[in-house]
Amino acid sequence: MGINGLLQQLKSISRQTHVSSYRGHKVAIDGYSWLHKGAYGCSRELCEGIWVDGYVRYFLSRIDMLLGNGVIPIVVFDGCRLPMKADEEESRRRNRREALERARAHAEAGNLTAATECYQRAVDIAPWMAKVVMEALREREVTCLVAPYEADAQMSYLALRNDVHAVLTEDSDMLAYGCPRVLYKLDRSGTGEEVVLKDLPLVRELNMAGFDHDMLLQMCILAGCDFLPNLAGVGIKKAHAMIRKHRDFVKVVRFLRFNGTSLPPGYEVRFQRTIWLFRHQRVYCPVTRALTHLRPLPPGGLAAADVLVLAALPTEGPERDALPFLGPPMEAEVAAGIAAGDLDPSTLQPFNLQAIYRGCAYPPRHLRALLLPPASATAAAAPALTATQGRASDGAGLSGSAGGGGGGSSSQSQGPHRNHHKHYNHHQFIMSQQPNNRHGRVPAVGKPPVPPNGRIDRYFFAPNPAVSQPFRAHAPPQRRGEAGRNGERVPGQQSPVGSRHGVHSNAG
DNA sequence: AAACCGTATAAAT
DNA sequence: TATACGGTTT
Ligand SMILES: [Mn+2]
Repeated sequence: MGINGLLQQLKSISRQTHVSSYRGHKVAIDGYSWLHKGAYGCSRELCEGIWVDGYVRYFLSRIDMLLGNGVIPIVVFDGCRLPMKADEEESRRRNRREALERARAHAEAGNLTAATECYQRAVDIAPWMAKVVMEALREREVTCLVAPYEADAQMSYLALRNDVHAVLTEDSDMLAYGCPRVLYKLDRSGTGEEVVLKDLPLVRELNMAGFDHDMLLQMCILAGCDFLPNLAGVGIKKAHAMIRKHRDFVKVVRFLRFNGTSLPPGYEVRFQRTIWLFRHQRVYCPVTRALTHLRPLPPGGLAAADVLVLAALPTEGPERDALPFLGPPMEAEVAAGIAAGDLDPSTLQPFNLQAIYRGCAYPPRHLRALLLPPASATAAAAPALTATQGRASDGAGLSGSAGGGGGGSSSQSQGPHRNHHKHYNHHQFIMSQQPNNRHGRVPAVGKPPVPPNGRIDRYFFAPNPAVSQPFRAHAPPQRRGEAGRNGERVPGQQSPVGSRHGVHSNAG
């Protein structure tokens, strides 16, 4: 959803930009936005639990385009669900469920076009799909990182730290997070629309003169965002006008009440927490290999400064220090395991590679040994495998141990529930691992659908020109020569993120 | 008029 | 996620 109507107001400061202008720079990529696009072409298979690699190929083609232009991609995926986003997630989940039922009904009736449309609405982009892409990217030595919570916040963190020069996404939330440079609407040729936060005062559609970031942020929240829906009748224009006039949301709320507007209960508390979420959400620090905040908390904690609504701050109990609305704290080892792609963020358990790659004829080379069912892997072997759970990520920082292939292989037995991910308990104040028997991929339900064209499938890393064809670098004429020829120049200080052998290098 | 709201639709091959 | 469009409200 992003910020309602924000991007339309930024047309005057968004510039057509080709990725080649980022040559030699690290750029953070919103992984889920490409996963979504890539999933449309194979939504039926994904919904029905059939192995496909179409979305992986799509992703790799985009990556190749960047590499061909000398860009150093850092792919960032979403991690655990945020408590404040639970409502939104729940309604999306319901919508997908209903769409899936309609899709199957249409398929049953032989209306394939209608079925496809519903399948497309029903696709759920699950963590295991990110895992598959990450393993494919590992082969190309492209750095990946899974955020503890929102990729938006994680990418903003990298940008604010100067670990990346720009962020590539479709989500207007980035500006609210304070991300200095964002490239939107990237097309296949590598052209997108760049928005630079510093240019904000130059916006023609709105008078942003005298707006500091706090005002911008409150304007965005007022207009409606993922964590707090807008008030009826308030869009971006009114939000802007009200913040311009009253400067902060407490005064806006006071004005609205005075005007006879009734606000939903708890609105101010939610608003305050949303502000903090955009400013201080928990993110992963690749240097310390632990959780930290997008921006450091004020010395003395949130209570020491910036409190517009006192009731938003828990004053006692475990919540007081945990501040779970920023994303519940988690142990460094867990955060590191998630970041490296070893732990499934929806279960906090290692991915079950066997389940994920079931049906894949040509898995990535570096996984083949792991995936080959050891001839001795009888029932007696199962307990031994689960023993690997504890050490999901080794001491070598972000380099994946890929050690978690364990877990039972009885994926047939889990009944016909789809999308019933029992995510961690949102009422927990601290994230901790709870043993369970979840699997990466949900088995197909009901009768197995017939593969299209009577073909089993194509698999990635099968010999196929579409995969191995190198992308030909392309730069529009006017950008030629702008970027220096030192393609290998990397700005900013040295940092583990983005070092070519950082996150995903095979430790050997 | 301007702004907002709901609905429809694209995205990928 | 985004946009486009038609209709309604202020
Ligand atoms: Mn977002």
